[in-house]
Amino acid sequence: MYALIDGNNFYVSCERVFRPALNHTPVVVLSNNDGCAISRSNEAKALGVAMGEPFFKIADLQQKAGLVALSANFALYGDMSQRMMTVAAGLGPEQEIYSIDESFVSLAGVQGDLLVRARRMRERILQWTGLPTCVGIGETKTLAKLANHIAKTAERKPGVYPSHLAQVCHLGYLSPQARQALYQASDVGEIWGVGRRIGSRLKEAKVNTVWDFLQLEASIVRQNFGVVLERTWRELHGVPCIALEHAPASKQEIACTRSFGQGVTTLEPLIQAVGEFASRAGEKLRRQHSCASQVLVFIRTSPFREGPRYSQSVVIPLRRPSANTAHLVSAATAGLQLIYKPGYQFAKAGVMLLDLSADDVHQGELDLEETQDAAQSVQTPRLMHALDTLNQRYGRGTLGMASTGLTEQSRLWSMRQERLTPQYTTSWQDLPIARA
DNA sequence: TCTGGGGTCCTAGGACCC
DNA sequence: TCTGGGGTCCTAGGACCC
Repeated sequence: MYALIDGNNFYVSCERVFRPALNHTPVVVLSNNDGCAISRSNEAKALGVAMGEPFFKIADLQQKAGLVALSANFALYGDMSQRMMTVAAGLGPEQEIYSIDESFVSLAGVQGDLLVRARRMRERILQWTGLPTCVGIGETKTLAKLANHIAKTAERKPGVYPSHLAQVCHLGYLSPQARQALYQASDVGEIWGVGRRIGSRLKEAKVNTVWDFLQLEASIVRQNFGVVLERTWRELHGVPCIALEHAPASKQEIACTRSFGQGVTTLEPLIQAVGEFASRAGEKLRRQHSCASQVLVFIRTSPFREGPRYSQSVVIPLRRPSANTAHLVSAATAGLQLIYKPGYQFAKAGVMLLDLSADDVHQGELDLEETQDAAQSVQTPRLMHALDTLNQRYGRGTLGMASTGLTEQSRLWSMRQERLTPQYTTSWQDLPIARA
């Protein structure tokens, strides 16, 4: 048995902890660059704001409907997330942190009434962190996900599901008849693993609900939709196929990409941007104690704008695996020079580190051609460590490699505060804390 | 004017080999 | 009408997740 604990409208809820005046108000939190809405309060959803909707399309709702728009503050959300996860972990012996606002907890061997325990844990999270959550419980992770959807929907849209399932829904406590009714009331697109594409293909085949999907033959699902969806089908039938993953595996690739506030036409600001992205990707790389063997850099024009289109990427192999910012930056900028073409309005760029390996594998692997750099290389890990520590302590961009050129151009991709609803532009650190 | 930023896994098809 | 038959490795692209 698994539980899925999920924060409601997570980023918005985090903001509301520090600004209780925003309760019962339509609120959205915007992505980097204030580009689009990535978290919406129930009131904002009721206004018709879609997930990922561009801000310029909903900006008028600030005047018309009192919508409040906030720039994302990921440092705050990460901190709130940790507190929520710590409390949630108490529900069972093992926890998998699945995303910033969701965790699975294994309930194997847990004694007593699971529903009561889950309700109590939910209350505790609310009390200790101020964050509202919903809990779904089922025999597999996919069923726990579905149960969580039911718990959330029963609370937000009364009438769709029985009201006693709101906030906490335990499928294992329901009769087969009650489960069938729930599955018949659930859209097939709500299944974890069924996205837009597969959802519409299923509907073409008259598979509209979770119940319809369960009636298919496993072999038909496999044949038409592949092994991944067949696994989902089995999970919905109560057969566990997806294990809990504690100790999250280290990343197989690391990316740092940003859209720019305005189009960029010249090479110089792109070099600075790409240098900065490579540095940040390097920090993530060192945090998980890995080295990269290849650096990918890409630039592209906006797919939404008129004008000539251009999108290109290149992979630069490193002479040997490295986690050294200097190596990463010079590979990224060299790659950029290869793919850059004048005459375009670039809207986005990024750096990805590929072919990662554990960094201890390469200790003492200096080859002859590099011996003149040996003294320097020995110093490198300490230098990189100092770099990371300083940047962590004093903020991004405190210290960087000379070639990256700091500060000036970071305006290109930094958040644009002027877009926010004006009375809400104060930093959260300056606000009184409503709940400790 | 203004459209996020990460990730994972699977599959099809091409290149190459014997 | 027929065009050998497999393997393996790599890459691009599609699909999904939050």
